[in-house]
Amino acid sequence: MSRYDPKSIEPKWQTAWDDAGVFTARHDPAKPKYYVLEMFPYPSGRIHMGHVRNYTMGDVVARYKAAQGFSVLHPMGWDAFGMPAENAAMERGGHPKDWTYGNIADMRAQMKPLGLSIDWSREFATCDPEYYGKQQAMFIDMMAAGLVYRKAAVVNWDPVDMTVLANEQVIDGKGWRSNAPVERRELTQWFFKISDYSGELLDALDGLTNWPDKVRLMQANWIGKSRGLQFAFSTHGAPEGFDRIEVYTTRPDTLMGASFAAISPDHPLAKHLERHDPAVAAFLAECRKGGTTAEAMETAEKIGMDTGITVMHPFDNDWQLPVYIANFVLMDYGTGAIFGCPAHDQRDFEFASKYGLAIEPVFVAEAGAPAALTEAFVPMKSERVHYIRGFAGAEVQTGEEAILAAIEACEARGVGRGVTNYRLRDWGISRQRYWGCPIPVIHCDACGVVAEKKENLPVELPYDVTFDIPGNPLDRHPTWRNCTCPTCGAPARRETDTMDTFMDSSWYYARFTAPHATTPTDLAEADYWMNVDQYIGGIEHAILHLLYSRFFARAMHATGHLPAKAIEPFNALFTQGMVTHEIYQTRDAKGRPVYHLPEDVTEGKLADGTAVEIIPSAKMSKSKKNVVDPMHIIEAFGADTARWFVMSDSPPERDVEWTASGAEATFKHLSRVWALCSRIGDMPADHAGVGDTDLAKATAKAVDEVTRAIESFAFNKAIATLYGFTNTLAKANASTPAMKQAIRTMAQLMQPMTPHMSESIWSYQGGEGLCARAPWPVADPALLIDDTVILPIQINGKRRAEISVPADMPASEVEKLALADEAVVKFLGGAAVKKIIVVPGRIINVVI
RNA sequence: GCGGAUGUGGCGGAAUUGGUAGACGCGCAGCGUUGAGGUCGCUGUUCUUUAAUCGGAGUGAAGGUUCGAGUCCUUUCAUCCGCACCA
Repeated sequence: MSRYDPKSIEPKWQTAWDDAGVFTARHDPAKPKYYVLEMFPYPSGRIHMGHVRNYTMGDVVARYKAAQGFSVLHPMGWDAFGMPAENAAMERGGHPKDWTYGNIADMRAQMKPLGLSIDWSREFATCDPEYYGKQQAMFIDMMAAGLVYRKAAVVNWDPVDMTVLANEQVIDGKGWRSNAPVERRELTQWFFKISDYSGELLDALDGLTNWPDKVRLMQANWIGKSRGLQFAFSTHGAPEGFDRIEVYTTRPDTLMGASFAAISPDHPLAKHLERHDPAVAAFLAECRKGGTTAEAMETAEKIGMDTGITVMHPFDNDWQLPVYIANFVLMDYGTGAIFGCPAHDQRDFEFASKYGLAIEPVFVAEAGAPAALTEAFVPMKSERVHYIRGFAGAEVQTGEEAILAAIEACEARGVGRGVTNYRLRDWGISRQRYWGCPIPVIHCDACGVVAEKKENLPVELPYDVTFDIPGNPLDRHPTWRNCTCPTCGAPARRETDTMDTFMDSSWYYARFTAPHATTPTDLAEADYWMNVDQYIGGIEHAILHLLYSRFFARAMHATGHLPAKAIEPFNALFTQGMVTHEIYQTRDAKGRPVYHLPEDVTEGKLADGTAVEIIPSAKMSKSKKNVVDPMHIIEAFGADTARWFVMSDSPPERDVEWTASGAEATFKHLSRVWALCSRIGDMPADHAGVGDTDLAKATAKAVDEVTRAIESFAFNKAIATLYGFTNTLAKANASTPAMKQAIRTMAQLMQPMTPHMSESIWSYQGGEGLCARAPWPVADPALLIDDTVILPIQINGKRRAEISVPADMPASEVEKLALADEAVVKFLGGAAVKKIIVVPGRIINVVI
C-alpha cells in the first residue's frame, strides 16, 4: 500500500459506486425504506462550508442506513427561483435563467467530488418548467378547493423606483437603491388560507416527537393561540355605519381599567375618516412611513391621534372613552381595534403617559397595596394577584382564572363572547417579480378572475425580458400578458404576479419521490417513500419554511396529491449550526473596513506585511470575506478530510469554527490510519499476538459507541471514539487475523464519514465487495460487559478516593469496602458517619 | 420590541442526562527520530501551591434546592437565530 493519496483514490471509488449504481434509490417493497433529505441549496454558484457540513451530515445518515439494510432515498435539487438572479441581471447584465443554470452546473461540479451518496438521477431545479408547471396545476386545484383567495395587503413601496421592495431591500426605512423613505402601500394579492389550519398545525406539533423541542415551541408561539373576549363598543360622534366598534382582548379581566380605545391606521373607520378629514389623512400618512416588518412596527415610536369620537364602556353608560388611531394597533390581529388598560400593558402605559390618559390599576400584587405606577404592572398570568377593580368572583386569583371568569361574566351580561384567536396570518404568496413561478390565473373583463386550463400548463416565463428599469418585467412585457379567457374565449390578461419561493420549497420533498411523473406526484411512489424519515437543515428555517411545508402537505392531501399519512411530511428534523470563521479586516483611507480572505492572511499579516485586525468568529459570509472555499480543502487534502473535519469537534446542532490547522490535523490523522492499515497488511500471516480478546472487546465497544453516536446525531462523539480506537489498534499486539478483522471493522465504522478511504482499506484487507454495501457491524453484547468497576468515593460531596469492585457486588458489601478504605479512614479521622449513599456502578458518598 | 437558543482549560469541545469536570482533537512544552525546516514517535499539559505529592479553587455572574449541581430553580450579563417579500 503506497502513501495516502486522496487525489488518486477518491475519483476511483466514485466511479466504482456509479458503475455499481450503489446510490440509485430503488422502490423495493421487500425492504424497509429510509428517506433522508437535506434542505436543498440556493444555487449561488459556489458551495460553502455550510453546504459541506449539511450534506455530509445527511450523507452519514444515508450511508449508515443503507448499511443497516434500508432502501435509501437521498436526492438533491436546487431552490432556484428568487431575487439574487434578478439582482445579478441588474448588476452584471445577463439573464436570470442563464445565470441560475450556470450556477447549478458549477455547484454540481463542486459537490460531486465530495462523494455524497446521492441519487443524482432524481435531480431537478424549481425553475424547471416541468417542476413549476406541476406547482401551477396544484395551485389551480387548491383554488378550486377554496384554499386560495385575493385580498388587499400591505407591501413596502419605493416611491422613487415605483416598485415593491422585499424586507431585506429596506435598510433603515429606506429603499436600498433609491435611498428614498419607504412607504406602506396596499396591493391586491394572492393568499393561501393557512389560517384555516391554525388549530390543526398547532395541535399536530405534539405528534412531532422527533423534532427539536425548540422548533416546536417556536412554531407554537408563531401560531399564537389565544383565548379572549370579543365585544362591541357603542360609539358617540362616529360617522354613519360606525355605530359599533368590535374589539378583541386577551385580558378581559382588565376591562374596568380601560381608559381609551384605539383602532389601527388600517381600520375601516380610520380609512373613512381619512377621506373626510385632512388632519387624519396627514396622520395616517405619517403612520404609513417605514417598512412592513413586525420589528419596524414594534420598535417605531408609539403615536396616536384623538379622533374626537368616544365609546361607551359596556358596564357603565356614563363612562366615555376617547377613540384614538394608534400606529401600534395591528389590523391583522384580532379585529384591528382594542381598548387600552395602561396599568397592565406596557405599550398602553407609554401611550397613556404620552397623551395624558388615566392609569387605573385593576389588580395589585397579592400582598401589595395600590400605589402610583411608574410602569405597567404585568405579572405572569399564572401568578395570583389581588383584584381591586375586578368584576368576577374571588378577589385574589390568578390572571388565568380571572380571564376565564371575566369572559363568563361578560357573556352572562350580554357583552360580547369568548373567542379563540390565532396570531398566524394567511400566507401571502404574490410577488411582483420575474424570476418565480407564474401564478396561473387570467383576468377577463367578462368572467373576472379565472384559472388557466391545465392543458395550457406550464404557463412559462418569457425569456425576452430586460432588467434595466426597476419593476416587474412581466408587467411591461409587450405580449406575454395577452391571452384568451379559458371560460369565454375573449381576449384577456395574464396575472403578472409570481409565487413566493417558499411555495417551491413547500413540496419538493414530495416531488423527489417521483421526479419525472407527469402529475405533481405519483401516489404509489409517494406512498412508498413518504414521509421524509430524516430532514436536516438550518435552524433559520425553524418557522416559515417548515410551517409552510406542513400546511402545503395538508393542502396537497386535500387536493389528492399526497396520501393522508404524508400530511406531516418530516418524521424527524435535525437543525444544524453554522460554520464560522474569524474575520480579517483593515481600513481604507476613509476609515471604512476592508475585509480579506483567510487564504490571503498569514500569521496576522497580508502578503505585503500589513497587519490585519482580527474580529471574532461570525457566520461565514461573502460580504465579510471570512469564507473558506471547500474546493481548496478538497484540492489540498481530499474530500474525506473535509468530510471528517466538518463532522468532528463541534456537535452538529452548534456552530463550528473553521480553522486551517484543524483541517491539517484531520489529514494527518487519516494518513496515520492509512499507515496503520499498511502496517497490518505487512504483518506475517502467522503472527500470533497475545491481545486478541482485549482487541475484540475494544472493537465491540467502538462498534457500540459509534453506532449509538450516529443514531443520536452525535457525529463528533463518533469521531472521538474512532480517534481512540485508532490509538488502541495502533498499540495492540494481536494476531494477524484479529488485526485485519479490527481494521476492517474500523473501515466500516468510518465509512459514513470517510467513504473513499474506507473502500481502499476494505479492499486491501480482504473485505468482500464494496464497503458501502457491507452490512453494518453489530457488537456482541457479551464483549461489552466489564467484570469490575471503579467507584469514586466522595466524603461530603468531595471526591477523596476510589475503589475497584466486581460489577455485581451488592451495595452493602460495597459500603463495607468503602468504609474500610485506607484513604477514607484517614479522611474520616474517626468522625461518625451520618449517612452513606451507594449508587450502584456509579459513586459512593459518605456524609459525616 | 416580541419569540427561541447558547455560554465549560490557551482553542474546538466531552461528561453515560442529578453521580470522578475537562474524554477526543488542536495548540503548547520536553524528550527521541530526522536533521535546513517540516514530517514522524513518546511523554506532559484546568488554574493555584509544590521539587513532586498532599491540598485549595474551578463550568459567563449572583443566589437557591440537594448527600451530591456543568446538569434543576430564580435573578442577571453577553452572544447568536427568527420576526411573515432573503433563501
